[in-house]
Amino acid sequence: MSLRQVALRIGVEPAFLSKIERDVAPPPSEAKIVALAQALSEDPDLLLAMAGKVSSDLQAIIRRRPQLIGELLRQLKAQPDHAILSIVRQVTDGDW
Amino acid sequence: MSLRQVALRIGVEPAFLSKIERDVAPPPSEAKIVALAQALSEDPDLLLAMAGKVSSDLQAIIRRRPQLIGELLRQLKAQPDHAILSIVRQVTDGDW
DNA sequence: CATAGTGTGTAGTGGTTACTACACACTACA
DNA sequence: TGTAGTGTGTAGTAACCACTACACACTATG
Repeated sequence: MSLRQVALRIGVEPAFLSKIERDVAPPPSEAKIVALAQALSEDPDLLLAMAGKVSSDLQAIIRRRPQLIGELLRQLKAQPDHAILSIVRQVTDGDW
Repeated sequence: MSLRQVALRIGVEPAFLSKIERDVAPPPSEAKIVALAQALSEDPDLLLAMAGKVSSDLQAIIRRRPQLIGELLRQLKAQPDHAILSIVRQVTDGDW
């Protein structure tokens, strides 16, 4: 897929997308990044992270219980991936 | 403590702080909010949440492992407080 | 009654965000 | 050799962000 085709698909000017690709321009808005992720079949959270952003729905989740989730995240910072994965599984399975 | 005293302490104009208090002006920057929290002995994460923001250090934690933590947070969204608390304790205690 | 301190209204500003618009040079193909 | 399609450089811009500056009206206190 050409740059122009992708640009058309996500609704931006080709020149703009070109600059973003080459890191000449700062990353676009969250909406454009999500559209881009969809066009390229990439993970939106990953692309957003690359752009130095965090999905607004995740931010909303945090804002609902800031202290609680804040504490959790600061603890998870030091934990390895597999530890977090095991928590995810634990919650998925409803093991309480 | 008067509005002026707080304003002086956190380094803004009194008029500006007055507007923020009355929701006439949008909330200030993260830095000012954190300073405000310190001046008032409040939780920064809580004040930031009230301002519709999320602490930049929490955002950084997410950006490091966006898919993993993203999945976790989206699952925790539906969980009650005590469930999250028990995870926090679990991690604190290192029960693996 | 002066004056020190209170909160508030209006106006303005420099910097950033998130783009558009258009022209240009290059390549491939018919 | 034309013309269709490629990426890219320059310029501009409307809207927003995070404030400052200053004047004003009100209240309490000595």
